[in-house]
Amino acid sequence: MAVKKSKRDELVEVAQKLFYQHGFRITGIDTILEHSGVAKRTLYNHFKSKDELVVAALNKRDLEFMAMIKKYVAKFEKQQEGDPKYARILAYFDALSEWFNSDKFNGCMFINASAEYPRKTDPIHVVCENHKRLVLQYISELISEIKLREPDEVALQLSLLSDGAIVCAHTTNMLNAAEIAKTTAMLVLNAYRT
Amino acid sequence: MAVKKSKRDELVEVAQKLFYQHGFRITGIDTILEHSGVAKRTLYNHFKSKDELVVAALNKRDLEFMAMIKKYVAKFEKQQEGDPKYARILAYFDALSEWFNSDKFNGCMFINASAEYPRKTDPIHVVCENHKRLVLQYISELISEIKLREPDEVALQLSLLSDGAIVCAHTTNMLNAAEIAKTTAMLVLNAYRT
DNA sequence: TTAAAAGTACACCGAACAGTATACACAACA
DNA sequence: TGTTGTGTATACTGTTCGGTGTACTTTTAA
Repeated sequence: MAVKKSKRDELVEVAQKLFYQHGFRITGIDTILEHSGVAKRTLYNHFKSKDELVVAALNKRDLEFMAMIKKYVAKFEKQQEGDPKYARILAYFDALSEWFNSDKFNGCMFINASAEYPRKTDPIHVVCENHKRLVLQYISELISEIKLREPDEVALQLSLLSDGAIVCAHTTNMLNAAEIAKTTAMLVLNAYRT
Repeated sequence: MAVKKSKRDELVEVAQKLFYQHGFRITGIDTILEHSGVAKRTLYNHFKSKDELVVAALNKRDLEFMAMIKKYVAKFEKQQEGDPKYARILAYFDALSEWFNSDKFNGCMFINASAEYPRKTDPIHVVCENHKRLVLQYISELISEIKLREPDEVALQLSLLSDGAIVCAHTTNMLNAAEIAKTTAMLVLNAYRT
């Protein structure tokens, strides 16, 4: 039985999809209303401005993205060879690959948003910054069981690889970017092994 | 003595700066005209549409970016320690660092453009793809004197690191991203050494 | 000198933009 | 029953958007 969604949730869901697929500034309020079948007044009863809706969409995306990645990591973790301590972090790069090859892939929504809202103090830009921090934290967790010389430094390097792969896959359509990043990641992990 | 610029060049120069600093869709034709002091009719005598101006701005940026990077690489090449064969590629990451810390830094203009024009067939998106390919080729050159087991694979890994650093520096304002990437790069080069 | 090329000013177009006003419908709940 | 909260439709605001039409001026080069 389908859970009845509030109008607010419907708006955020539709907005998130359109923003991700086509961009933020190019997607008008009216387009979102058409796709969601909600009245304009209702939108502005829930959100003070388009920017607020953008923030809500990004926050929703943040939750869904983390859930997706964690699901894939759990799935690919079992398929890793070698030392089981490394299974989770290596599965992360397989998770990226799965994401890149999905038909809806259009880069990282937060990197895209940062490009369209470059002012560092802009609430939208701040949300993106926070998301990236969250991913870094997650990567830290994934390597926490491995005994490494400088775990924080390693996490940063892997996070950088992750972003590089995402951008590469998006702008140059190089869908094997995740595998390349995975290769580098193994190198890094090996180098910092105690 | 200053070289007299054509109106076309003036337009492209102003457009490039505004697009890079604020974004593409947010920057209107009228704003570009105000900043350049050129008549609207003149713009549309040189360009069929705003999109054509965007492409011209990106092509100019492509030239200037490569020139900037090459200049910095030449500068930092001399300051590298260790095997001189590695000097150029390591200088590349110092070049990135210099760029990140300049006051005009606002991420990679081509990554930003890809975000705003996501359609893979869009001429604007294609220009971005070509730029990334050019950078990859340049990285290949930088490592060409080093004897490596799989130079193409290494170039891809380093290019990925480069993009990761750029994005990281832009969205999370982590200005030492280039140093982190450099550390990883040294790891990669070491691993593929013959 | 003269004629073409390039640039200007300015009014204008229809469409889209974010956001508001108003009046009405429907549901829940007390 | 009455009230309150939520959503609806529709029209409208003022502004900006990309782009055009036209008539005039300036520059350039044969």
